[in-house]
Amino acid sequence: MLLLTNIRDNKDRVLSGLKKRNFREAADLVEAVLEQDKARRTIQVQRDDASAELNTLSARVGGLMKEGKKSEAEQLRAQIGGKKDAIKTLEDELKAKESKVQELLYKIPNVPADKVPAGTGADDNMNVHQHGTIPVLDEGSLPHWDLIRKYDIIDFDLGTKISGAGFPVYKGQGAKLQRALINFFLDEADRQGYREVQPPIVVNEASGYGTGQLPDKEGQMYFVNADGLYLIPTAEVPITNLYRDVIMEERDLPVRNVGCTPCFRREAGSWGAHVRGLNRLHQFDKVEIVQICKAEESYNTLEVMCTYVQGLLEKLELPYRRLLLCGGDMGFNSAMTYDFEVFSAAQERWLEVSSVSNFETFQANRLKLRYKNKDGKMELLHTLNGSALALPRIVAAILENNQTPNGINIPGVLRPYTRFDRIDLHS
RNA sequence: GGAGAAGUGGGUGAGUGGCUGAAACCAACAGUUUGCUAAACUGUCGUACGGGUUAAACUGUACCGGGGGUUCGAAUCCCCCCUUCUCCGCCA
Repeated sequence: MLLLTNIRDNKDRVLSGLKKRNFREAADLVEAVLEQDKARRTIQVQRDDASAELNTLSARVGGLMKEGKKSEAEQLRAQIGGKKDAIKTLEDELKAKESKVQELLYKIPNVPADKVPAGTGADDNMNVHQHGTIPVLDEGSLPHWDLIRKYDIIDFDLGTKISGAGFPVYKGQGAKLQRALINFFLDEADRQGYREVQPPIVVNEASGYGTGQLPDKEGQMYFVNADGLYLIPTAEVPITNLYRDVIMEERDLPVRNVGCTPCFRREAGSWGAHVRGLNRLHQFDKVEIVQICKAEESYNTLEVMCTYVQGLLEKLELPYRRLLLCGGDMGFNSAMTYDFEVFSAAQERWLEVSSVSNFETFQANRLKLRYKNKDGKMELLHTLNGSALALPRIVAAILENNQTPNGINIPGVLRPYTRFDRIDLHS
C-alpha cells in the first residue's frame, strides 16, 4: 500500500511511475484517493471540534458536581445531550471516509523504481545477465514429464488419485532429490548468515493483508473456511508477517531470514500448453529468503540477494539468465523485481525459478513495520524477498539437462545430499 | 472441548466513573560530575490522524487486547470476540 502522504506530496512522480506499469486506472484512482482524503480531513476537523466541545462541557459538569451545584450541572447535562447525535453522525461519516480511502489505496499497485523499464509484458523485460552454456541434448532426449515416468521418480497419477491434478507424489530417488535440494538451499543460506525459520503454512486474514496477497489475490489462495485461514502461496507471507506491528531496534537490522515451506497455488483457470509436468503445480516446495532493512540500504540488498541466487544456480551448473522485469510484468506489490530463469534443454524453454523483489515501504506500510531513526522519528523499513529457490522447475531442468542414455547425472554439489550420483533404472 | 484467572506505554506494574495519556520503578536517550568504566544527579522519554507554521512553537481528536453498549463523562460498569495462564479432558 502506498503512503497517502507520498501520493499527496508527490502526485506527479507517483503517476509517472504507475504509467510504467501500463496501469490504466492509475490516474482515476489517485484522483479519487486525494478527493476522498480531502473530504475525510474536512470531516475529521468537524468531528475533532465537536468532541473537544463535548469534552470541555463534560469536564464542567464534573466541576459543578464537585462544587455541589447540582441544578446547574443538571441543566448543562441536558444541554449536552443534544450534541451527542451530531458527534455520532460525524464519527460514522469519518469511519466511512476512512474505509473508502483505504479501499482505494488497496487498489493502487506499488510505484516502480526509476530503473524499472516501462513495458506491457514479458517481451519488455531486460535480460541483464546470462550465464552458462545451453546444453545440446542427444537424439531421443526426453522432456522431464517423460523422464519421471521412465525412472519412476515422480507420479502425477497417484497425486491425482489422492488429491487432484497438480499435486505430484515424489517417490524414491525423486523424493530424495527434493530433500537434497531443500537441504542444500538451506545450508547455503545458513552459510550466508540467514536465520532459518519454520513458520506456519496457514495464515490468518491479517497476514494476507500484511504482505499484500489480500485483497488483490484472494482467489489464488486455498482457503480453510471453517477456521478462516489461508494456505500460504509462499513463505514470504508468514515470514514477513513475523514482523507485523513490530518496531525494530536499529541494531537488529538488517533482518535476514530463510525458510522452506510448501507453497499452495490455486492458479484458477491458468492451465495451458506450457504447464505440463512440473512447470506449474498446486503444491510445491520453495526456499525463500526474506530481508528487512533501512530504506537507504534496500537496493544494495536487492543486488546482494540476486548475487546469492546466481551463486546457487551456478553451483547447480544450470544455465540461467537474469531479467529485470518491466513495469507491466511486475507483481502488484513490488517496486523492482528480478526474475531468474533456467534453461530447460528438452523443452527448449526458459523456466522461472526465482523472483527477487524490493517492496520498499509498500508492505511495511501495511505491516506497520518501523524503526526509530537517528532523529528519533518512526520510519518505515523496506522489505525484500526472493526464492532461493523454487524446487519443481529446478528439478525439471536438472532432469532434462543432465539426462544421458545411462541415467540422469546429479550435480556434484548435491551428491553429498542425495548420496547417489545418478538416477537410473536400477535404483 | 469443560471450569477458573488475566490482558495497561519498550519492560515490570499502579490505577473500580471526572483532577489519568495514564503513578512508580526499570530500560533507553541527552547532559552534569569523575582519570576510564561504574555510580550518582538533572532533564527528555508513546503512537496515529488532523489544525497551525517557511520550519518550529503551539494545539485538537483518538487509542489502556479487539468490537459494541451504558453515561454529560469509561482504562475503570455491561455484552460479544480474541489471546495468555492454571486445572480437567483429548491427543501426534
